[in-house]
Amino acid sequence: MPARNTVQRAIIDDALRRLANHPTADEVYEAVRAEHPSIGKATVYRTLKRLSDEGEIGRVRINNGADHFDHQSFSHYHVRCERCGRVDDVMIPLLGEGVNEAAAKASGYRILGHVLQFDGVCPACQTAEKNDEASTA
Amino acid sequence: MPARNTVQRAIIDDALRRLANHPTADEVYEAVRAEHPSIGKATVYRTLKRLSDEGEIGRVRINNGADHFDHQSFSHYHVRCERCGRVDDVMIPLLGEGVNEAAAKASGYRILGHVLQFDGVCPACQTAEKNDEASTA
DNA sequence: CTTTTTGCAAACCCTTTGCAAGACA
DNA sequence: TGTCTTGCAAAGGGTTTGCAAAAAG
Repeated sequence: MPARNTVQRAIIDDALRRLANHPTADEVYEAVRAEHPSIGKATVYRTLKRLSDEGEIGRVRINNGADHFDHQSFSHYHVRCERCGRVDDVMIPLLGEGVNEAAAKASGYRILGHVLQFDGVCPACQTAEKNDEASTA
Repeated sequence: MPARNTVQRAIIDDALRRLANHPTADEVYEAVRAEHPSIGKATVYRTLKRLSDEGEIGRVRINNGADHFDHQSFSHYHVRCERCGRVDDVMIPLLGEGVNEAAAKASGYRILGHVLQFDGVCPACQTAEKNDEASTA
């Protein structure tokens, strides 16, 4: 079952790589649709799912709200802005197997992996907050 | 706007504390409904939301699937079983402010917190897997 | 008496799925 | 040809919301 090289797959993969930062499936869909109006939303969702299942791209699952996709497939952490919802990379060293082993010992589970995700306020929204305060005060 | 002490609130809070391990809102609803059939599902969802917003209880947001609630409100980590979906505590030392500061430096965000969550296979499902293998082989 | 909370149903968001038609290998 | 993929629309899971009635303070 090797994946077929369909036109749509190439377009979607391409759009993801062209889009700046961790778009949602819907954002990819909108971008794709701008140039290829006939592509369906389900195709975008399915293709992004396949690409991430194959390890071609990354999927950042967001607590509340839509998943974001990452054209970089290697393992790294992410932050999400509480104000605007944008997602960015956090390039800090990975925690490594040590935490997984500690978690296994503490829980009795066989640990397969972990997710570390940060919540915060992005630079742009920090600026916006300052302006809000200034105009409110 | 202090929360009002409604009968329902007490019942729901109580049900959560009585239920063994990190139930979902729906599981709380089913438990509550068994004894108080007139309580609506929306009330359970709203009340759990209020309780967790107030810090009375914890909310474990699960990537894919329903959130789980935790009668313990202090900060700690969780594992989720990939096979059966159950959620358990992982009592290992918290990562502390160090990672948050590193993430802030690496991303430019003001970091408000992080979520560390493990994926694995719970003890019961490990046993089940062994039985599967034995009967398949 | 004022304001929050309830119960119900409908709405909501994001994602997946059934199906027939079309594209790939 | 045989099978995977597409496009559409509809369904799905989980949670929230609008509303009038009931309850709390």
